[in-house]
Amino acid sequence: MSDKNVRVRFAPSPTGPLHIGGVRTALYNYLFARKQGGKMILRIEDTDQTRFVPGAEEYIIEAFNWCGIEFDEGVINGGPYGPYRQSERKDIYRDYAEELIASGIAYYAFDTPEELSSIRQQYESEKKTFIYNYEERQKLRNSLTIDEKNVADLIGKGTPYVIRFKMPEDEMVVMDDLVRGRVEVNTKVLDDKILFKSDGMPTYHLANVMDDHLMEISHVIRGEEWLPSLPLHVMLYRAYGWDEPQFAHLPLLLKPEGNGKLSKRDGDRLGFPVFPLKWTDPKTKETSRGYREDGYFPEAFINMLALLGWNPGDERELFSMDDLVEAFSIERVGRSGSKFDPEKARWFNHQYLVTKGNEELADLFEPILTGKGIAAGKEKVSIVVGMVKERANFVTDLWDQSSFFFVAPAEFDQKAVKKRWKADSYEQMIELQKVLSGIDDFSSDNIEQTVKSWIEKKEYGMGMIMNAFRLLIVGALKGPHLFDIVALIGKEDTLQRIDFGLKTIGKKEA
RNA sequence: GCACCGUUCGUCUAGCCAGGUCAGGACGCCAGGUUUUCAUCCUGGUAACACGGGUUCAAAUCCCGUACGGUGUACCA
Repeated sequence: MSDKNVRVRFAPSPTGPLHIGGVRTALYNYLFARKQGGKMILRIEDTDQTRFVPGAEEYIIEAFNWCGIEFDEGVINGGPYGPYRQSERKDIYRDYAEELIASGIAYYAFDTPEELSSIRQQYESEKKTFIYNYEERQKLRNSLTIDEKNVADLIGKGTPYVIRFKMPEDEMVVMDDLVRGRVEVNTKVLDDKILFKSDGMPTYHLANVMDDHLMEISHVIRGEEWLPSLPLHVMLYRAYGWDEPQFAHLPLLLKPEGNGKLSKRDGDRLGFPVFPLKWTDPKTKETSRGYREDGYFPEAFINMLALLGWNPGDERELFSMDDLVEAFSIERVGRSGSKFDPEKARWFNHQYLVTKGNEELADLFEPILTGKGIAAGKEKVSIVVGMVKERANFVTDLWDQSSFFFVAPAEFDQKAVKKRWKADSYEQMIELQKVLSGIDDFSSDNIEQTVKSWIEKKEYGMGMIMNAFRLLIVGALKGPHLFDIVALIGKEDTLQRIDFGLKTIGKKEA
C-alpha cells in the first residue's frame, strides 16, 4: 500500500547547530521514507545570506552521520534534482516569481524596510497591528498603486523592490494535514508575504514550495511552526497549478519544566544537551554540549527521540532503527507538544549500555583508562566491564564503578568505616589475611569456599566479615561479588590492600 | 491584539476517529523481596481524563463555550 514515488526531504538552514527537534523531524522523515520505500533528500536552505554560519552545514551532516540517518539525495551525495543548496539555485527562482506577477497573483513593492517599520511603529502606538494586506496595499508603494510605466522606470533605475503575494481578500483555504486533519483559514487574516527579496534571493516560502515541487517531494513533514504559513504555501501550489504534496506538521519539543519551546538555555540550566553534537560558535567561541560528547549512544539517542511524539500503539519502548522503520506510521504521531525528559533519556542509554557486548564496551572504556594512566589488558577490562555495567548509564560511569579493579583504594569511605568497621574487625582481618595467604588456587569459587568455611568455623558473622573485607579491598561498600574482585586483582594485591587498610583505618576502640 | 494548533498520572504516552473494562504501560518516586555491599532484578504502591454546559440509558471519547498553553504574525527560516 505504499505510494509509488514517496520522496521526502529535510531542509535545514545553516544558521547554527541542529537542534534535537530538528533531528527528530529529520528522523520522522527518514522513517517514513524507509517504511514507504521512498527517497530521503537533504536540501540546504541558505537563502538568508546574513544568517549564514560557517561550519553549520558540516555540523548537520556530521550529526546525521552519527545518528545513522542516511540521505539518498542531497548536498552529501548529489542526485538528479540538484543542486541541493538553494544559494546555488538562485537563478531559477526569479523567473517563477515574475511568472506570478504576469498572472496577477503577485506584485512588485517598493516600500523600504525603514518605511515599513516606521508604519508598524506608528500603528503600534495607536494600539493597532499593521499587516501588509488587501487594505493596506492600496496605500503603499507598489505596482498596484503605481502605473505600469512608472513601475518600469523605477525598476529600470535600479530601485530596490520585493515581490509580494497578492493575498485574496476573502477566501476560505481548505487544507489537509496528515497529523491534524482538515484545517481551514480565511485569507482575510493573512498578509501579502514577500516571495522574493530585494537582494535577489527568494524567501523561504517561494524557495521551499518551488524546490519541493521541482524535486518532486511527495510529503512535506516539518515542524508545527510552519502550520501558520501553510495556507500561503498551498495557495502557491495552486497558483502555479502544481500538485500539492501531502503535509504533516509535527508537534514541537517543549522544555522540561515550565512552558515554551526547548532551547539551548534550558539544556545549560538543567544540565542536558540540546544538540546532537558539541558545537562551538565560530564568532563567540561559546560552546554547547552534545549528546555524543555526553556519552550517549546514537541508538539510544534516536530511540529516545523517536518516542517523543510518536508511539507504536503497543507497549514496546526499545527500538533499533530498523525496528522503528518497521513500526513507524505518520498517523501515530501525536498532536501535542512533548516535554523533553532528561531522566528518561538516561534510562534509554542505560538500556543500550547493558545490552552491549563486553568487548565493545571495553574498547570504549579503554581511552578513559588510558587517560588515567592505566594500561590493563583488553581481556581484564572486558571482564570488569561485564561485572559493573549494570551500574552505569554511560561509558564514563564505568570508571566510578570499577576503579578499584585497577588501583587500590587510597582512602576509605568514612561513613562506611563508621558503620561497618567494628572493634573486632582489625583482628579478624588479620586472621582473614592469613587465611587468604594460605590459598593456592586463587579462584573466586575457591576463595569463597575457603573464606566461608573459616567464617563458619570461627562463628563470625557473615556480614561482619564481608563488609569489613569489602571496605579494605574496594574502599567503600559497593561493587560486584567480592570474591570475583579479589580473584581478579590477585592474591598479592589483595594481601597488600589489607595491609594498607589495616594501617590506615587502624583499630577501633571498643 | 489577531489567526491557527493543542490540553489524559510530575514526565513520555495508550485509550478518542467507529461512546459502555477498577482509565493501561513506561520513566521517576515510595515500600517490600533478592544480595556480604552498591547496582541490577522481582513484587507491590503512588499519581491523570483542564473547567463548564449540552447530546445520550451511558462521555476521557461526540457538540458548544471558557480557561490555559504553544506557534505564527520579519526583505528569518
